Amino acid sequence: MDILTPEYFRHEDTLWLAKDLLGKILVTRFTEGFTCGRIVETEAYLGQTDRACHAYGGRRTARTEPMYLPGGYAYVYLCYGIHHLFNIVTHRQDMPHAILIRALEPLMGMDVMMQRRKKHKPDASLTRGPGSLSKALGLHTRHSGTLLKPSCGIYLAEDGITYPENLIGCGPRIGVDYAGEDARLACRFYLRGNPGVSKPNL
DNA sequence: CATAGGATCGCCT
DNA sequence: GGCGATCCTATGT
Repeated sequence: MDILTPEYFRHEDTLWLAKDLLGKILVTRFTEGFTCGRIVETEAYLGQTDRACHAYGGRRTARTEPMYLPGGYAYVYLCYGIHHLFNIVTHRQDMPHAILIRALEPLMGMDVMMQRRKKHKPDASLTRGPGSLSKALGLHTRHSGTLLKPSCGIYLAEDGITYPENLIGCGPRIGVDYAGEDARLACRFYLRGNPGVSKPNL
C-alpha cells in the first residue's frame, strides 16, 4: 500500500488523472476514527477555459483560491447549502484544474461512516454520490486548501489494482447543464456496473 | 444591502 | 418523477 504524493497530482493532464484515480483509495483520519474507500467515479474540471469549472475565466475568490494551488491540495465547497463536495486540485500552480470525487466503494471504518450518515447498513449507499461520500468520510469545507498527506488527516493511497479498458466508462458530467457546450465534454469516468456509481453506470 | 441559484440528496407520490 | 431542505457565493443596486 503506497501513499500518493503531491507530485502525482501535479500531472498536467487532468483527464488522464481523473481516469487513473479509479481504484485508488481515499483515506481520512479524524477524531472519530479511520475511514477509507476505493474511488469508483470521478469528474475532471479543466480550469479557466471550462465553463463548468468554478475557476472559469480565471475567476478568483476566497472560495476558489485553493484551485490555484499546485496539485495535491483539497478543494471542498458547499453545494445547495447542504453538501460538502470534495475535489482534488491537479496541474501546476495557477492552473486551476480539479477532480471531483463522485463515488467510493466503502472499505474500512464502516461503523464511523454509518454514524456520520445515520444509516444502519454497511452498503454502497454510504458513499454513493459526492455529497454522501464527503459526509461518510467527515470531509467539510473547513478542509478546503488542506494538503493531501497523512499528517493532515486526508490522503490517497494505492494498492496496485488496475482495470481493463472495457470496464471503464466515460461520458458527460452530471448536473452541469448551465455550462453550454462544455456540459457535453466527456470528463466523467466510472467503473461500469459498479454498485457504488451514481446515476448512469453502463 | 438584497437576492438568485447551485458539480445534491432523500423522501414523497 | 417531483420537490423541499439550507446556506454560501457571486452579482447587482
